Amino acid sequence: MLSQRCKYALKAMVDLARASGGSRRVSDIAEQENIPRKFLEAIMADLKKGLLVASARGKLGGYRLSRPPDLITFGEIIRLIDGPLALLPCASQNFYRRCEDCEDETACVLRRVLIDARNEVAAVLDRTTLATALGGSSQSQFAAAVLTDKSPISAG
Amino acid sequence: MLSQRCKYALKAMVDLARASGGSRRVSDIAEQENIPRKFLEAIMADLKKGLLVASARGKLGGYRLSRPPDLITFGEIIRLIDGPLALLPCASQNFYRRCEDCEDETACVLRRVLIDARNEVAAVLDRTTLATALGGSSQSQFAAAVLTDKSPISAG
DNA sequence: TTTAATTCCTATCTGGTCAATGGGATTAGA
DNA sequence: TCTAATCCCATTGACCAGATAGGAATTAAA
Repeated sequence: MLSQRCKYALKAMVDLARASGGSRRVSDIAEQENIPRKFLEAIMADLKKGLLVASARGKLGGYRLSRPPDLITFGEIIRLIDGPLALLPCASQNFYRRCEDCEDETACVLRRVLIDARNEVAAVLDRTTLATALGGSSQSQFAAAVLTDKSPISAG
Repeated sequence: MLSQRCKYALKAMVDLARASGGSRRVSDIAEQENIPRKFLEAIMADLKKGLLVASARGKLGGYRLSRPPDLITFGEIIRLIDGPLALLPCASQNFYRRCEDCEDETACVLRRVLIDARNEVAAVLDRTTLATALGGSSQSQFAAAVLTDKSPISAG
């Protein structure tokens, strides 16, 4: 299950995507999406550190996506906030960690199953961008190129 | 991510499946799978309450699967110990719960994506039984019938 | 009948993490 | 200078996961 933090992050990112490049204040997002303002502040900071959003300070400040919505996937956001998609670290691509209790990982039956599972989730979440989720069938040419290609972005 | 508890449960169930119907002592499973014995005791109690295993007390006691290995899926075990497969309760079939902060669930973009994701994981985990995981292509006739059918067992 | 080995039951501890809040420093536009 | 925003730091409270302890109940073999 995702943490509350991560759910809020996803909602905020979708909210920003709807603003189509424009800037939004934390308090506006918080109100619209029913998220505690102070909590959302902290979450936006994480998203910024992860380079998924950019910010402007002072009056008229706010947050905006740092990339077009068709270049930001759900998988990316979830990994930034909550970490691995896989059900066990030993089945993860991006957050791999060996199981202490497992003698021979390559022979582990459980691991094989969980790798299958993680590949299926990753396929969905790395394919789905903020843009596609919003129903926009408008995929930028750049995005199309990237996602068809075997670039590291599509790797789970 | 799965809890440690759930990982241990899965390993124990695979261990029991290898015993092909035979009984195993907690201490033996614990040693073989590198699981703290007392902790495993508690986990086996959960599995028993969930009717996935049966037990015999006293000397020569132990645990065994309560059904043939090709009638026990990974999804079933995970749901019993950790709960929902879905990333959010509102995207779950078996543990559905509404999001407090969501005004109109049917219009929620996020939910739609997460339902897709959960369906993919569920497909893998509800299809994979202890038997298939162990590489046994031997599926009992009963199992084949059940899994082909639209019985509640295959429902996510 | 004793003994040994097992499951079973209840209670407890400890550390860590999540969710959220508070208070103020910094920045920038009007 | 005033206002309104992001930013930074610290902390709180609640909760739960992981694990352990000690012993009661049960059963079969010796």
